[in-house]
Amino acid sequence: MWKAELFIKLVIFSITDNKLKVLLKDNRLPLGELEESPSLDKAAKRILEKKIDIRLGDSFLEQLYTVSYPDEIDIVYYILKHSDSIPKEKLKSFFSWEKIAKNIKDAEIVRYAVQRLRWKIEYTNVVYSLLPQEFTLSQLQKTYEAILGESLDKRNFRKKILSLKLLKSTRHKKMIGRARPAEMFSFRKRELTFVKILQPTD
Amino acid sequence: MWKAELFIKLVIFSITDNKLKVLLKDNRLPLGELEESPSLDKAAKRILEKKIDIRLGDSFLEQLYTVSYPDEIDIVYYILKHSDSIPKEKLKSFFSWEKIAKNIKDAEIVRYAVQRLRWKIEYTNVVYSLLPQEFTLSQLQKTYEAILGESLDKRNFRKKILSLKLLKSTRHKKMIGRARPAEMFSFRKRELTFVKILQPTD
DNA sequence: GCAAAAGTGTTAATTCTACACCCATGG
DNA sequence: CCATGGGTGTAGAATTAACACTTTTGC
Repeated sequence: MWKAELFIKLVIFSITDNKLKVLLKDNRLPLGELEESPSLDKAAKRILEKKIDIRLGDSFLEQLYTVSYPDEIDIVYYILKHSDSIPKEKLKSFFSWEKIAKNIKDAEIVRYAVQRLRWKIEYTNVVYSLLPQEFTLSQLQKTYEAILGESLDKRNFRKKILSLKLLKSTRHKKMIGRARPAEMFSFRKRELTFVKILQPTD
Repeated sequence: MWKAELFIKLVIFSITDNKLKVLLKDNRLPLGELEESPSLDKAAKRILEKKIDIRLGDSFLEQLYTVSYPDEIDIVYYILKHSDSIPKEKLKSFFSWEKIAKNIKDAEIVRYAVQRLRWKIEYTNVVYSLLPQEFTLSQLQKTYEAILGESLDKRNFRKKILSLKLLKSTRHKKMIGRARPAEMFSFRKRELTFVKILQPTD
């Protein structure tokens, strides 16, 4: 029986400057050896924390798929990480996904990860993991825009997102410069929640 | 570095008696050793054909995800197979997924595969691989119903499916018993095609 | 002529889209 | 008082959902 070398490969997403970015090391997605481990999820977490030195915290982590090379098999995970929870120094290694998706070897993986992420934000609350505990609707909208790569109508976005009942107001206000203060919201649950297609009529 | 034994595990779907069924061997999903191989997709095809003795043909095959056990790693694929292309003898090993999803060890995998399939039929033409070349709209509807596990309105279903422009009439008629003959259709493409959200206005 | 499955339209409800102005604040 | 970003409503279009009767055929 053939035994390949097994690695966990990570697509670590974060948003800075309103751009969806991915962590690269030497122009490749970071990689870690798979050691004997109770589960692949735990192995991915371990590599993120031990090897890349980023805490998982309440970030979202999910398996993407597995890809084979001549003598190597990579189980790919993607991770969503709020940029405030990443050390400044590390943030320099994050690159706008659109640029890298043309150049690097792992381009196909990155493109697929973005596709998966785009689907996922449509029917879950998964963006919570790219945002701080509290945020304004504008921040949330910019997050969606960065992921989808298109701009959204402010009024329609607010109507839609509020109708999903995933958010609750924190009654706090955020001042940005000298503008009107914005109401702040938080996710009711900071864990993966699927959007109800049929709203419970309350 | 730890090297696990690598297997390909298959969730082979087919529809008989208007039920979505899955192939089991000894109450488990069939398994094959991963040999050195140009790609995982090819390895899955090889195992399907050599080990389980079912031709892939133009059936749909896609990687689902990878799951680890203490000394074994299984890369799971799912396959959609039209029952006419399966030998009668083999069909006896197919079991209604709803029943097995409670009993067998691989239940979680089967449930996830069904979920993936349900999503996939909503926005692609992937059901082509569960149907013969030509079929009636009723057959198509029953296929959807078997997968979704709910019944659909005949008129709405026909309107919707025809508006997607995935089908073309073959101008043939199918007689079933002594009822009115039904018009037969085929898929324009028997390969994965995503549904256009924005219809080209023609 | 009747059993069996095919085929067909309309209406109301809902959701989606496009679109522009006033508000609260700090400087 | 003005620059900045926050906040809000409506009308038309498109989509979805609910619903029942007529047609064609073989026997």
